[in-house]
Formats: sequence, C-alpha cells, structure tokens
Amino acid sequence: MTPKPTTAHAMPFSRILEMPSWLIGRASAYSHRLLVEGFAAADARGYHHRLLAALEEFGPASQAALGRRTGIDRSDVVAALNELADRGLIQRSPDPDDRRRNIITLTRAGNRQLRRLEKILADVQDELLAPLSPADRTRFVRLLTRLLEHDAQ
Amino acid sequence: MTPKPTTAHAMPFSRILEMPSWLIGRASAYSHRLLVEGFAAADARGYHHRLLAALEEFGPASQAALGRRTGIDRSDVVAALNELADRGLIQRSPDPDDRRRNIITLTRAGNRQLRRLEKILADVQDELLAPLSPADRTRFVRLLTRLLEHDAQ
DNA sequence: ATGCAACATTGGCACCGCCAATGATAACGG
DNA sequence: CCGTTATCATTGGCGGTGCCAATGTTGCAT
Repeated sequence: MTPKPTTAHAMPFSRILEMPSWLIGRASAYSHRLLVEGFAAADARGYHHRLLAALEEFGPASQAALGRRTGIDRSDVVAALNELADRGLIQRSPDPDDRRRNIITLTRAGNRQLRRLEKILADVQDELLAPLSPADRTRFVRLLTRLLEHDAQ
Repeated sequence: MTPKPTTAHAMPFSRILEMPSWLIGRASAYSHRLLVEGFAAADARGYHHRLLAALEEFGPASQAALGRRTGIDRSDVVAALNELADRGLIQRSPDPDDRRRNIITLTRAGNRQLRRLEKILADVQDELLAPLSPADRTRFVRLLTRLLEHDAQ
C-alpha cells in the first residue's frame, strides 16, 4: 500500500549489478523494506518481534537471557524492551531471587501483538517468494543455508 | 584473518531461523561483513567503490549524475566524495559550463584504488560462493534475480 | 523577467549491529 | 570471611546504509 519508495532505489551498472554480493544485498534490502513497512503498520520493528517471539517460546526471562536467545545486543534489548513496555506488551519486574535481574513477562496485549506480527511476517515471506515455485523456494532456502553454514564454519 | 566477530552473531530459534527473510538478511550480513572487512583493509567502504567504478565506467561527471548512476543519495555522495578527495582519489573542479556543478574526475591514485577494490570485491564473491558448485552459483543468482525482478515489478 | 528545475551542501532520521563504561549484585576461591 | 571475578541492567556512543527536508545558488524556459 505504501506507494513504494520515492527513489529509483540503487540502479547501478553492469559490473556491480551482476555481483552476487550485490544481489544478496538488494534482496535483503527488499525483504527488509517489506518487513519494516509491515511492522511499522503495527507500530513495531524487527527487534520487537524477535523479543516477543522469544518470550513466548521460552517464557519469562531476564534481559540478558533474551539478548542471548535473540542475538540482540544487551544494550539494544534495553531500548526495545522500553518501547515494548511503553506499549504495554511486556512487563518488567525485579527478580526476587537475583536482584541484578529483571524478569520480563509477556502480557496479554503482548501476545496479541505477537500474533499480529507473525501474520505480517508470514505475509512478507509470501510476497518475497511470490515469483518462485514451491520447488524453487526450497532450492533457494537450501542454497542460502549452505552459504550460511560456510559462514558459521 | 579477522578473528570473526566477537559475538555469536544472531542465533535465534527455530521459528525465525527458517524464515527466508531471515536467511536473506543473514546472508546479506555475511556478505556485507566480508565486504566491509575487505574494503576497510584498503581504507575504503562500499560507497567509495561504487563511485570510483562509476567514474571509470562513465568518465568525469557531476555529483548529481554520480548519484543517479550509483543509486547513492545526493547528500551521501557529497560525504563519500569528501572522503575520496581527502585520499586524493578524485578531483573536484567547478564546471565552467554550468557553475552549479562540480566535475568529478578520477585521479591516477583513484584508478589504482579502484583496481584494488575490484580485486577485493572479486575475492569476496569467491569466498561468499565457496560452498556452491558453479551450477549452483548460477541457479542461486538466477533465483535472486527473479526475486528482484518481482520487486521492481 | 519570472518562475521553475537542477545543483551542492548541511543536517537530520531510522534500522541494525556492535562496543565500552558504569554501578549494582552475585558467585567463587583462598 | 573477604576480595576478586563475573553477571546484570543501563547509558551513551559509533559505523554503514538508505532516506528526506531545507538552503542558497545557478540555469533554463516561458
């Protein structure tokens, strides 16, 4: 619905245009754009979804644990949780057993928001992969996975 | 050589881990990391390469033209050209025929740097695609291209 | 000549990833 | 028991990339 970014969006020349690293970056930018737009429509961003999903999957947790599970830096967890708390999606309460910790809990509203975001996420996958047949989608995911395994060694 | 980013680098849970949008983002981060590291070793960053390559490919040009050709925002072109000029890789001279414009010219040193960066870029492609056979690389590029065509409509 | 368009520049914002330092608290080892 | 070490939440900062708005200058077309 957003009328598409106003700029022509990077449209360089042959030499660069064929580089796999360029294609990957563009695909990521595309995917990221869909995600940001979708999440923005729900007053959220990527970190919010990751944190809410981790809370649902593993239950209440300290901020440090959330950071580890989501791969989000501790400091960014603080900021994102502030935003989530402002929206009433999580609750921060001190851990009686360890006064260094906060226990983060998903609220009812947080759960609803998570469901909303997961719907958005699913829609984005569809939009993203729309041009590929189911078989091609599988191939594509497999190829990506192989690249990433090489990264992780 | 760089001993790998110090963090475990995002390692979320199943639900997210399988999302194509997540895989693409990770692949892009990986590719971006290789690029940034490579370019940093040559005291450069992505915008530098794009601009130098455009200058070599199309010859001297105004900053606005460079922005159009590289897909870099005008304001970011200014900053990147400042950096390139500091390093003596480009020359800014006023256009006698249109006093609004600067004519940007690649210097000898700029040309050498471009060659260096292109070597780095080629190495990065190899590293990135290392786990894929030539046939798989072609498939991968084709799949990516199809996704992006859908983006561009 | 007047108004519109293009130009370079400044400054700002968002997202994501990362890192360093701080003060509080807990855990561990001698 | 005490001191060192580690963990926790928080603040504040940086970089890369991609954007957008405003400014003042200059060119062009009507």
